[in-house]
Amino acid sequence: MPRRRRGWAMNGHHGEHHSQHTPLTISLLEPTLLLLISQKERHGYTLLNDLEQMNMGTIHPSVIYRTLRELEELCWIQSTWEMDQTQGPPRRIYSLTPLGEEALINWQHQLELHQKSIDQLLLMFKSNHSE
Amino acid sequence: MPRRRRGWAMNGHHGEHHSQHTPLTISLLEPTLLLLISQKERHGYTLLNDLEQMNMGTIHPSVIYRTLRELEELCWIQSTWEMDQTQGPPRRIYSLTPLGEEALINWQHQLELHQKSIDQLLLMFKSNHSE
DNA sequence: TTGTCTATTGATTATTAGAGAATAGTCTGT
DNA sequence: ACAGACTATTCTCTAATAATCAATAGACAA
Repeated sequence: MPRRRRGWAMNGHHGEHHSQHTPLTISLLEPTLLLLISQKERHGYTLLNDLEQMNMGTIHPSVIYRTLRELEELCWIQSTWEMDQTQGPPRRIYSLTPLGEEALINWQHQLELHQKSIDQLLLMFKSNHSE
Repeated sequence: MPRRRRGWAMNGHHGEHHSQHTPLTISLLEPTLLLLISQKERHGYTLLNDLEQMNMGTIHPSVIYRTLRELEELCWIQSTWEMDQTQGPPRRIYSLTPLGEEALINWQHQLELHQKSIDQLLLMFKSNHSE
């Protein structure tokens, strides 16, 4: 999982088949976490897998845990320790707060706008090709 | 133009009508610049306006100029000084290199993938609402 | 008790974004 | 010729974020 820097869009054109992630993916991390948590309470460790099973490659655990803590500082999610014997140490269970639900709605709007921007860009690409 | 920090998606829900930009917008800056330059040679100062006239709010000039220099370091674009009497100091005219054209094609693929991710997220939003 | 898997945290570094000021050429009006 | 406005680019500094790596720790099996 190397650090991506400016120009990353040019790497990975010799058979990078195993899941990668890009700055674009990272930009969707926050809303994706909120969305997953809004569906049902989750803890960080399962979110690692959940994210991988969606499109978004392998994101470093510390990035995910940090983001979760930051979302909690914003009071968008809240956590409790689950001591139920699972198969490991106690885990922090996150759930969405009312404020988080609001935030999620704003995210939806932002993503719709972003989607339009990308559509527009991709159209420009096509008209470029047809010249 | 304040610095956006974690949680920015929650700001601006009391009538922010004048063009803003978000980290999402910034993530499209690089490919947009390449695309605009691929259409025709341009210099930084016009790109400021071009970007504004597309969807992407007001981005601080220093961000755009820096990005252009970095793209030039990558040899994706190249520049010459245009001394033609315009109405100001000489300006740096950027054009796309062959490497830049390759990069642009990779960007197109990345954006298509990104678009799918967002579509998927927005679908999840909708099925959340209908529950 | 050693090792493996589950689970989270913290320290440190690298990279990027943004504010703001500095520099400079051109043009218009006085 | 000088001031002020507009065009055009660069540079420095700070704030914020991403990534790596190491540390901690419980549960369980050999």
